[in-house]
Amino acid sequence: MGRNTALPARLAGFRVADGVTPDDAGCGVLHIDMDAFFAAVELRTRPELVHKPVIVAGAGPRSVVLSANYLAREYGVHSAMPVGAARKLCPQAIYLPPTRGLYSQVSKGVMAIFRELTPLVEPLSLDEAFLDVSGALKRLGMTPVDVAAHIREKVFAEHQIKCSVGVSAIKFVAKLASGMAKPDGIVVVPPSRVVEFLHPLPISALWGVGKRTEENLRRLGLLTIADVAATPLSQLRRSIGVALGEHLHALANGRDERRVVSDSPDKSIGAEMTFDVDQPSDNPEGRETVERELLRLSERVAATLRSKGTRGRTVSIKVRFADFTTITRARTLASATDVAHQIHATAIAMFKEAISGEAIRLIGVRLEGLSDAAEPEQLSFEAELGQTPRWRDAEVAADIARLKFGTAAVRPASLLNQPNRRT
DNA sequence: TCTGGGGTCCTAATACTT
DNA sequence: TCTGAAGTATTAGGACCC
Repeated sequence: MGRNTALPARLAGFRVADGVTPDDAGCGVLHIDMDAFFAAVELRTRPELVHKPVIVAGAGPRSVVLSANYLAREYGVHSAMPVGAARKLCPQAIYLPPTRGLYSQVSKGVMAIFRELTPLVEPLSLDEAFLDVSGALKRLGMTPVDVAAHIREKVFAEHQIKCSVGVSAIKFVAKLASGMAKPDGIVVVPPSRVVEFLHPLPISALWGVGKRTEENLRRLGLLTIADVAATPLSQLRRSIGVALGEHLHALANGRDERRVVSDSPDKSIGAEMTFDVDQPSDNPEGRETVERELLRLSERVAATLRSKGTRGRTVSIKVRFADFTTITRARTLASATDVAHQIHATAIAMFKEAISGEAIRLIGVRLEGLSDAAEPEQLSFEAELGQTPRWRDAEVAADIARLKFGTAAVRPASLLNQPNRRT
């Protein structure tokens, strides 16, 4: 569901088509991206909707589009667009609620196909991944384009999902190429033609250039990747910062040293939710609603930590107010935790210190500074008294009950009268 | 148009340690 | 004992990605 920059006519020669296979020598990096992934998964069980615009989106008044099939995109609908705006553009579309567990399940199956070909698979999200196939070509007896074609066939045969593939020597270019291959295609950019491919593209095609950076670069008179490549590094460093300046200058000149890395550990785990209606924090009911949500989020984060066998030492909360300004507060504990009770207590304390009566739109909880739960832990004062382990035992028992009887089976008393949101 | 939820990374200020 | 410098950790905010 990445940025979908259409393939300009001048680049038609990069596309794999009937009778045309661009030179793929030296192209060891593949970027594979499922086409309209969530919508495509939903359509597998609803073939009658295949020729209609289909949009996957939450049902809440503040939901955004998660995925739209290509028929819906013709009306200007795209992911992350508010549902209200999508309904104005395409009222006749079929709107489907997301089936989250199903997408991870299909994603696992697709990633397994990739791993049959090479161990160097780096998933970026549920629907896309980088593969380094350079070491596997000899063993497989295939060229990079053969591998791309094989993957597309197998993913479609086993999961009825179409995907697009970018083939190049470096990650950034493979990623751009897969965007241009969409829908349902392969684009190959050989090392000798990287500059020719990149330079006419707009600066927004660079990885790391969003709305703000685009504005900054435009102010310098830079409109294309060629412009960025020709700008002295010192000037870029000065105007957009050292790290970003160096990063963009390298990419614009076709340099991307980042390797494909499998199994990179999580750096943080969190959960957040936007209220359907802003919650006033200057009255007890509003504050109670927010604090109950903090408990629910703490439970979710702790359960995720435990299921992944990890713990976090820094608890952070995020509060977005009605005017969309956002603050974060963080507190580092004496030792890492995966206990909801402890996360919640820390989050509540920070929340009470941070707010002074504003209406609240969103609340979030996140754990950072993750470490393996199997690592020996320094005992905190509370743990030494035997309190945290007792809470942990209770929460682990609840995990087991939920696994057996469903997510609604076990909930904290303070959440009992609440509708069963994604706990 | 009115902006979700899951993340990563960078920068700058400040606090702490040596 | 005090002070300053340098290095490291923590905190907050923001931009960006899908």
